[in-house]
Amino acid sequence: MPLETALHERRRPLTEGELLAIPWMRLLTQDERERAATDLKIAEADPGETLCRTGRPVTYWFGVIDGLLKMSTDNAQGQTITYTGIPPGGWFGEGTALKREAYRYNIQALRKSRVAGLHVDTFHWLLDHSIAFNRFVMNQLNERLAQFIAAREIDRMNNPDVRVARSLAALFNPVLYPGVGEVLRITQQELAYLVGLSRQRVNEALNTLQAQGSIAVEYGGLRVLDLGALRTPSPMRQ
DNA sequence: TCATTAAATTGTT
DNA sequence: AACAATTTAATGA
Repeated sequence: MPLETALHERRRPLTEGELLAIPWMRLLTQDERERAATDLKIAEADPGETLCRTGRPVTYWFGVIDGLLKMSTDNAQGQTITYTGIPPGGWFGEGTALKREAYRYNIQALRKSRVAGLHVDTFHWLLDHSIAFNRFVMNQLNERLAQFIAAREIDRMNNPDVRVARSLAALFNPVLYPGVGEVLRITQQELAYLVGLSRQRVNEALNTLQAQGSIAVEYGGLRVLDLGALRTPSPMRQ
Protein backbone atom coordinates (compact mmCIF):
# COMPACT_ATOMS: atom_id res chain seq x y z
CA MET A 1 0.00 0.00 0.00
CA PRO A 2 1.39 3.45 -0.86
CA LEU A 3 2.26 5.57 2.14
CA GLU A 4 -0.01 8.34 1.00
CA THR A 5 -2.92 5.97 1.40
CA ALA A 6 -1.61 4.58 4.65
CA LEU A 7 -1.29 8.07 6.11
CA HIS A 8 -4.93 8.78 5.46
CA GLU A 9 -6.01 5.59 7.12
CA ARG A 10 -4.01 5.90 10.32
CA ARG A 11 -4.95 9.04 12.12
CA ARG A 12 -3.80 8.07 15.56
CA PRO A 13 -2.15 10.96 17.41
CA LEU A 14 1.51 10.91 18.38
CA THR A 15 2.67 10.42 21.94
CA GLU A 16 4.25 13.31 23.81
CA GLY A 17 7.67 11.73 23.51
CA GLU A 18 7.38 11.27 19.77
CA LEU A 19 6.33 14.88 19.35
CA LEU A 20 9.31 16.22 21.28
CA ALA A 21 11.64 14.05 19.23
CA ILE A 22 10.63 15.93 16.10
CA PRO A 23 13.32 18.60 15.68
CA TRP A 24 11.15 21.51 14.58
CA MET A 25 8.29 20.91 17.01
CA ARG A 26 9.95 22.54 20.00
CA LEU A 27 10.56 25.68 17.94
CA LEU A 28 6.84 26.37 17.62
CA THR A 29 4.50 28.27 19.89
CA GLN A 30 1.77 26.39 21.73
CA ASP A 31 -0.85 27.26 19.10
CA GLU A 32 1.32 26.34 16.16
CA ARG A 33 2.45 23.14 17.80
CA GLU A 34 -1.10 22.02 18.46
CA ARG A 35 -2.12 22.69 14.90
CA ALA A 36 0.88 20.83 13.52
CA ALA A 37 0.43 17.91 15.91
CA THR A 38 -3.22 17.50 14.95
CA ASP A 39 -2.35 17.37 11.28
CA LEU A 40 0.64 15.06 11.68
CA LYS A 41 0.13 11.45 10.69
CA ILE A 42 2.37 8.44 11.06
CA ALA A 43 2.62 5.26 9.10
CA GLU A 44 4.73 2.15 9.06
CA ALA A 45 6.70 1.32 5.93
CA ASP A 46 7.93 -2.19 5.24
CA PRO A 47 11.35 -2.89 3.72
CA GLY A 48 11.40 -2.16 0.00
CA GLU A 49 8.17 -0.21 0.16
CA THR A 50 8.09 2.98 -1.91
CA LEU A 51 6.90 6.03 0.00
CA CYS A 52 6.86 8.49 -2.84
CA ARG A 53 7.62 8.28 -6.50
CA THR A 54 9.05 10.70 -9.05
CA GLY A 55 6.34 12.74 -10.73
CA ARG A 56 3.68 12.22 -8.08
CA PRO A 57 2.21 15.45 -6.64
CA VAL A 58 3.47 16.46 -3.22
CA THR A 59 0.89 16.08 -0.48
CA TYR A 60 3.14 15.66 2.53
CA TRP A 61 6.39 16.85 3.98
CA PHE A 62 8.00 13.71 5.33
CA GLY A 63 10.07 12.93 8.37
CA VAL A 64 11.65 9.76 9.67
CA ILE A 65 10.64 8.84 13.21
CA ASP A 66 12.46 5.53 13.20
CA GLY A 67 14.08 3.28 10.64
CA LEU A 68 16.04 4.03 7.48
CA LEU A 69 15.00 5.35 4.06
CA LYS A 70 16.79 5.66 0.73
CA MET A 71 16.53 8.54 -1.72
CA SER A 72 17.10 7.64 -5.36
CA THR A 73 16.11 8.22 -8.99
CA ASP A 74 16.09 6.10 -12.11
CA ASN A 75 17.99 7.58 -15.02
CA ALA A 76 17.21 7.24 -18.73
CA GLN A 77 19.32 4.10 -18.99
CA GLY A 78 17.11 2.45 -16.43
CA GLN A 79 19.73 2.18 -13.71
CA THR A 80 19.02 3.44 -10.21
CA ILE A 81 21.11 6.20 -8.71
CA THR A 82 21.12 6.39 -4.92
CA TYR A 83 21.59 9.87 -3.51
CA THR A 84 21.44 9.43 0.20
CA GLY A 85 20.10 7.50 3.13
CA ILE A 86 17.70 9.15 5.55
CA PRO A 87 18.03 8.04 9.18
CA PRO A 88 15.79 9.03 12.14
CA GLY A 89 15.20 12.73 12.67
CA GLY A 90 15.55 13.52 8.97
CA TRP A 91 12.91 15.61 7.21
CA PHE A 92 12.84 15.92 3.45
CA GLY A 93 10.89 17.16 0.46
CA GLU A 94 10.67 20.79 1.62
CA GLY A 95 12.08 21.97 -1.71
CA THR A 96 9.28 20.46 -3.70
CA ALA A 97 6.72 21.19 -1.00
CA LEU A 98 7.65 24.89 -1.16
CA LYS A 99 6.96 25.05 -4.87
CA ARG A 100 4.08 22.59 -4.69
CA GLU A 101 5.72 20.62 -7.45
CA ALA A 102 5.92 16.90 -8.05
CA TYR A 103 8.47 14.71 -6.26
CA ARG A 104 11.79 14.57 -8.02
CA TYR A 105 12.98 11.35 -6.48
CA ASN A 106 11.87 8.02 -5.10
CA ILE A 107 11.88 7.30 -1.42
CA GLN A 108 12.06 3.69 -0.34
CA ALA A 109 12.31 2.06 3.04
CA LEU A 110 15.49 0.03 3.53
CA ARG A 111 13.96 -1.55 6.59
CA LYS A 112 10.77 -1.33 8.60
CA SER A 113 10.37 2.36 9.37
CA ARG A 114 7.99 4.76 11.02
CA VAL A 115 7.40 7.84 8.94
CA ALA A 116 5.56 11.06 9.78
CA GLY A 117 3.77 13.25 7.27
CA LEU A 118 2.79 16.89 7.58
CA HIS A 119 0.28 18.03 4.98
CA VAL A 120 1.65 20.59 2.51
CA ASP A 121 -1.06 23.06 3.43
CA THR A 122 -0.03 22.91 7.07
CA PHE A 123 3.60 23.18 6.00
CA HIS A 124 2.78 26.41 4.20
CA TRP A 125 0.69 27.64 7.11
CA LEU A 126 3.69 27.20 9.39
CA LEU A 127 5.89 29.08 6.92
CA ASP A 128 3.39 31.92 6.99
CA HIS A 129 3.16 32.07 10.77
CA SER A 130 6.43 31.03 12.38
CA ILE A 131 9.76 32.73 11.92
CA ALA A 132 11.44 29.95 13.86
CA PHE A 133 10.02 27.41 11.45
CA ASN A 134 11.29 29.41 8.48
CA ARG A 135 14.72 29.47 10.05
CA PHE A 136 14.58 25.72 10.52
CA VAL A 137 13.69 25.10 6.88
CA MET A 138 16.34 27.51 5.65
CA ASN A 139 18.97 25.85 7.78
CA GLN A 140 17.78 22.47 6.56
CA LEU A 141 18.12 23.47 2.89
CA ASN A 142 21.55 24.95 3.50
CA GLU A 143 22.83 21.92 5.35
CA ARG A 144 21.58 19.55 2.69
CA LEU A 145 23.20 21.62 -0.05
CA ALA A 146 26.50 21.21 1.75
CA GLN A 147 25.89 17.50 2.01
CA PHE A 148 25.16 17.06 -1.68
CA ILE A 149 28.26 18.99 -2.63
CA ALA A 150 30.22 16.67 -0.37
CA ALA A 151 28.49 13.73 -2.05
CA ARG A 152 29.92 14.75 -5.43
CA GLU A 153 33.35 14.60 -3.88
CA ILE A 154 32.63 11.16 -2.46
CA ASP A 155 31.63 9.91 -5.92
CA ARG A 156 35.02 10.82 -7.30
CA MET A 157 36.91 8.90 -4.71
CA ASN A 158 38.08 5.48 -5.62
CA ASN A 159 39.19 4.44 -2.18
CA PRO A 160 36.31 2.40 -0.72
CA ASP A 161 37.42 2.99 2.86
CA VAL A 162 37.17 6.74 2.36
CA ARG A 163 33.84 6.42 0.59
CA VAL A 164 32.37 4.49 3.48
CA ALA A 165 33.81 6.97 5.97
CA ARG A 166 32.35 9.99 4.21
CA SER A 167 28.98 8.36 3.70
CA LEU A 168 28.85 7.50 7.38
CA ALA A 169 29.77 11.07 8.31
CA ALA A 170 26.78 12.24 6.26
CA LEU A 171 24.42 9.87 8.05
CA PHE A 172 25.73 11.02 11.42
CA ASN A 173 25.07 14.67 10.55
CA PRO A 174 23.53 16.01 13.78
CA VAL A 175 21.79 18.93 12.07
CA LEU A 176 20.00 16.95 9.37
CA TYR A 177 19.49 13.80 11.42
CA PRO A 178 19.21 14.70 15.11
CA GLY A 179 17.45 11.40 15.82
CA VAL A 180 20.58 9.38 15.17
CA GLY A 181 22.68 10.30 18.17
CA GLU A 182 25.75 8.29 19.10
CA VAL A 183 24.67 5.02 17.55
CA LEU A 184 23.38 4.65 14.02
CA ARG A 185 21.15 1.66 13.59
CA ILE A 186 22.20 0.28 10.22
CA THR A 187 23.29 -3.15 9.03
CA GLN A 188 26.34 -3.59 6.87
CA GLN A 189 24.08 -4.82 4.10
CA GLU A 190 21.99 -1.64 4.23
CA LEU A 191 25.11 0.51 4.23
CA ALA A 192 26.39 -1.44 1.23
CA TYR A 193 23.21 -0.58 -0.68
CA LEU A 194 23.62 3.10 0.15
CA VAL A 195 27.31 3.38 -0.66
CA GLY A 196 27.15 1.13 -3.71
CA LEU A 197 29.73 -1.39 -2.59
CA SER A 198 29.55 -5.06 -1.74
CA ARG A 199 28.81 -6.06 1.82
CA GLN A 200 32.21 -7.70 2.07
CA ARG A 201 33.99 -4.53 1.09
CA VAL A 202 31.89 -2.46 3.49
CA ASN A 203 32.70 -4.95 6.23
CA GLU A 204 36.39 -4.55 5.50
CA ALA A 205 36.14 -0.77 5.44
CA LEU A 206 34.27 -0.70 8.75
CA ASN A 207 36.93 -2.78 10.40
CA THR A 208 39.60 -0.45 9.06
CA LEU A 209 37.72 2.55 10.44
CA GLN A 210 37.30 0.78 13.74
CA ALA A 211 41.02 0.07 13.91
CA GLN A 212 41.60 3.79 13.36
CA GLY A 213 39.35 4.54 16.28
CA SER A 214 36.79 6.63 14.41
CA ILE A 215 33.90 4.18 14.91
CA ALA A 216 32.97 1.11 16.89
CA VAL A 217 31.26 -1.70 15.04
CA GLU A 218 28.31 -3.13 16.92
CA TYR A 219 25.74 -5.75 16.10
CA GLY A 220 23.13 -4.08 13.90
CA GLY A 221 24.67 -0.65 14.22
CA LEU A 222 27.65 1.65 14.38
CA ARG A 223 28.87 3.96 17.13
CA VAL A 224 30.60 7.15 16.17
CA LEU A 225 33.73 7.91 18.17
CA ASP A 226 35.32 10.60 16.02
CA LEU A 227 33.03 12.34 13.54
CA GLY A 228 35.81 14.64 12.42
CA ALA A 229 37.98 11.71 11.45
CA LEU A 230 35.16 10.34 9.32
CA ARG A 231 34.77 13.64 7.51
CA THR A 232 38.47 14.03 6.79
CA PRO A 233 40.03 10.59 7.00
CA SER A 234 43.77 10.37 7.36
CA PRO A 235 45.48 9.14 4.21
CA MET A 236 45.80 5.38 4.30
CA ARG A 237 48.62 3.14 3.35
CA GLN A 238 48.80 1.32 0.00
C1' DT B 1 11.89 -15.01 34.28
C1' DC B 2 14.36 -18.45 32.03
C1' DA B 3 15.53 -21.85 28.54
C1' DT B 4 14.99 -23.16 23.91
C1' DT B 5 14.55 -22.10 19.05
C1' DA B 6 14.29 -19.25 15.08
C1' DA B 7 15.88 -15.30 12.60
C1' DA B 8 19.06 -11.74 11.63
C1' DT B 9 23.61 -10.13 11.20
C1' DT B 10 28.45 -10.51 10.91
C1' DG B 11 33.05 -12.54 9.69
C1' DT B 12 35.52 -15.19 6.42
C1' DT B 13 36.78 -17.69 2.28
C1' DA C 1 28.19 -16.19 -3.52
C1' DA C 2 28.33 -19.40 0.05
C1' DC C 3 29.08 -20.82 4.65
C1' DA C 4 30.01 -20.82 9.66
C1' DA C 5 29.88 -18.16 13.85
C1' DT C 6 27.70 -14.93 16.64
C1' DT C 7 23.96 -11.93 18.43
C1' DT C 8 19.30 -10.78 18.97
C1' DA C 9 14.29 -11.64 18.98
C1' DA C 10 10.48 -14.71 19.71
C1' DT C 11 8.27 -18.28 21.93
C1' DG C 12 6.25 -20.77 25.55
C1' DA C 13 6.31 -22.90 30.03
